[in-house]
Amino acid sequence: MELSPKTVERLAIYQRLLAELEAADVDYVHSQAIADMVGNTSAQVRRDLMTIGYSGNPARGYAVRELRLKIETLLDRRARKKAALAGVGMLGRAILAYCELQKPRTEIVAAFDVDPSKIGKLVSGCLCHPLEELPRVVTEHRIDLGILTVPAPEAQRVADLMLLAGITGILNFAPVPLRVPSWARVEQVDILAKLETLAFLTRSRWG
Amino acid sequence: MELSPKTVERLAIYQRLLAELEAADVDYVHSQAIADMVGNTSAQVRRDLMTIGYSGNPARGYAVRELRLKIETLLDRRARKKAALAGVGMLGRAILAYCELQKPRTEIVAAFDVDPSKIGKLVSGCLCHPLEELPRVVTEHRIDLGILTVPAPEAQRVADLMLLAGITGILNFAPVPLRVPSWARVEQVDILAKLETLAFLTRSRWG
DNA sequence: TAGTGTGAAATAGTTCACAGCC
DNA sequence: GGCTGTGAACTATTTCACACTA
Repeated sequence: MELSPKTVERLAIYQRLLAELEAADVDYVHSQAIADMVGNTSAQVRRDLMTIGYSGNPARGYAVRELRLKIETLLDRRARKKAALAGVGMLGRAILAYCELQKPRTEIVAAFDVDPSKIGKLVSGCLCHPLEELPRVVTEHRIDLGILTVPAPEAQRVADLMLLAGITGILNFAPVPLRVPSWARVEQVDILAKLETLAFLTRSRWG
Repeated sequence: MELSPKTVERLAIYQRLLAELEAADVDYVHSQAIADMVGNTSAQVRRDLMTIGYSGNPARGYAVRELRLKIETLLDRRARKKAALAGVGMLGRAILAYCELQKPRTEIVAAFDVDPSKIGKLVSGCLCHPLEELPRVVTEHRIDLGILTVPAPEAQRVADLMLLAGITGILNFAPVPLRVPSWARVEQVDILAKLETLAFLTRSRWG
């Protein structure tokens, strides 16, 4: 069974929600309820659950615990990987703090920076290494993912370093597109472009 | 002419690129060159430029300065809006710092937080107000956009406050979907979901 | 009888392919 | 001859609609 990127993203969201419901001792839930809480249509939810091969029953809906486990197992098998973060600036630190708090399935095991004053420090439980050590650390920990929060002009260079070290997926926060070989995958998070797009598409109330 | 969200996002990216080319005294550029630098196909670039009604010429390509101005004017007319940021935590500060540095078309004019120790402080040139003042400040500055970097449990409440105050577009970094009326628009930036999706879709090199 | 499973329609977005121009 | 403009084909994703079942 092949899942589309969008479907995977939604599954991750469903799973968070289901964990909450489970904690609240809810046993069964209808697609409509999931849709409401998650903010999309019930048809979409039903289709997503269908594609992962999970069936509900018309009377009660979906079994919360069972479904949560099903999604968890599915994601765990492929998404439980290690990540390295390069660029311990404001944004990098924010992400490290956030991940320490939320403990996502994908764990950040090492941080890298060029600034000597940051090296050797613990940032949100994550040791900061000099950038030159990236290849060694990546190999040692068998790291698959890179989070790029370096300044734009450095992004391509650091990305190349990551790819050479064995990283195959990059989450890029720098506002520059990366050129990568076809076996690698880049997910772009361009906050300013998002903001400008939102601004463009939003109708003002102030005339 | 109606532009799709994706097209708008790409236009913002083209514009950044064109500004760089202009600074480097490049007069003309081919769609292929833009595509290479931006990381998509030349056909797509041509189509995007076509939809905004700009024509190149087969011999030289597109006039850099003229095209940059065209896109800038287009985005400026609808995207030059003011934004307010709620939640001056790590992520909030990172975004404020980033925007101060990059000076996007959309300016962040006020920050809000509940923590008394932050109130009254300047954070990257932006004054931090108590959350209760949001309605007043939003009206006063005629703010259209809200950036939500508060903890997940607060997100909906703060979003409601923003919408009530007159904000019509929200960039939401909290990992919860927001329920908003149909005249409002939410852009979700879920960093952890992105990371997990990337992890899922990436093939490991380490067996 | 409300809610599921799912083929089919609709919509959104991307790429192809080729005529026409410089 | 290489590059643009663009209809048409294609792919991806969402929504509709309805038979079916507990």
